[in-house]
Amino acid sequence: MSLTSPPLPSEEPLSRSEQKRRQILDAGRELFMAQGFADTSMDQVTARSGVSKATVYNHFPSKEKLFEEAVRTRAEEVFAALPELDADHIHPEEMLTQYFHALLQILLSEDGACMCFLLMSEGRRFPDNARLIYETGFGRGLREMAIYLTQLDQRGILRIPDPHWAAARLLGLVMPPLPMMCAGFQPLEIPPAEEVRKSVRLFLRGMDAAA
Amino acid sequence: MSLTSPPLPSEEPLSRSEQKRRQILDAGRELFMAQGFADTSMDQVTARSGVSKATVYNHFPSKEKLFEEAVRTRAEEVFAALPELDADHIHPEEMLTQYFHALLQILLSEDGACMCFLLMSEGRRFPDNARLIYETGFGRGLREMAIYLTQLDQRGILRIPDPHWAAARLLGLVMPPLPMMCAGFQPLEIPPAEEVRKSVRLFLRGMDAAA
DNA sequence: AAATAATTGAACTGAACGGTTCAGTGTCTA
DNA sequence: TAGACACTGAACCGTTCAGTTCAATTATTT
Repeated sequence: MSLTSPPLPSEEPLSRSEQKRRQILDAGRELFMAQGFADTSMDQVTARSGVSKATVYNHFPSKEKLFEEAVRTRAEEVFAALPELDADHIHPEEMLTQYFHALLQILLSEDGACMCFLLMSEGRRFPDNARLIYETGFGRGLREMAIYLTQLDQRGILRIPDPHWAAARLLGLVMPPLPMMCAGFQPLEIPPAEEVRKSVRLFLRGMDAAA
Repeated sequence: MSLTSPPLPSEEPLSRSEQKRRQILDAGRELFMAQGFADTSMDQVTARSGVSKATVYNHFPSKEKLFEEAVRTRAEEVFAALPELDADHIHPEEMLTQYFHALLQILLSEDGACMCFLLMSEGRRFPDNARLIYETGFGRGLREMAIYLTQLDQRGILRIPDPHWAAARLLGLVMPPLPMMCAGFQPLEIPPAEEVRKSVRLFLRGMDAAA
């Protein structure tokens, strides 16, 4: 089996064909993220990728398929930078502050905002894709947060009867208003960690007083 | 000045021309709300309005102008049903529960969800329009809520040092996750008032414990 | 070196769309 | 009844766009 080892990264500098494919994917990513699906033409992708149109269609059967692959892979990259939630060695206030501060940095970064925008605006045209973006971002965040809150409850650190409900509340509480982001406001600035901490403390106090 | 009294509502059954205009506007509303801007063609609007294409363009100079007027008027109608915030005669927990329950009913109704979706998806193409939708909905809600919280603070009912911050937090806390709505999930069901009350109490306790 | 596969550029297809034009028709008013 | 005006319907224009075709060229494999 002395194959040419096709999809291994950090191997020899990529086959020619694979190189072209990457160029197309990159061009598509940039354009789709910046302009959305409808306002991006395949001629633009062609021009930007530095590749002929025929080659584009050699690698991707349709505009939709290119969009799906381009955006999917990017979503994973964007949301990869979330810290681990550790219920054992870090104080909840500190842990949650760090976590959500990191989340806000992602969501309010240029790419993160574009990702949100894409999720919102193309959700009807690409329901599968939108679900996928949602799952790799918000969905995963919500799940991990619920697990974390469950652990806090089990360890007796906090009394949280319904972790999934609490996770959803907490996420909404800390997030900047998404409608604002989409309503073409000036790019929202990332709040300082102390601002995030205020929200986290509001949540912790609210949960604590309920016990 | 014995004019024919053109724009007075609930007057004689509308001039012929005005009638056509309404038909076009209604057709545009339904189609734009259901499909968004890009996926709605003027031929569709023409067909649905039961009017000739030339007449459409007699009343509206362009697709964009039609979209703007159709959506703007609808936004006002949709968000008109929010209750007044009364800091003097109703207990805050009760008042906020009622308010947000009404808000959720609006946002999760078919038209409300479409409105949100439109705000999100066309924000880049129609920044002015998106701002307007935002203002008549979330913006107004946030402002009124901040005023209400300020009153609570002034009357010594609650200690709220930063009402605008608190209003934004509260809104996010109570709202269902907007990304979920846009990610093509099954239509989210309206939570019962008691569910909303739980969120409100979480907020009130969190603010109260901070005093 | 020969054979095979991938790429190119450029022209092309067919369909959809926004918007216009116009001759003819119905409708309201003076 | 006559004229002003809005409406009709259908053809039409120019453009954009996704996707195709193909002969010529370049790279890769054997």
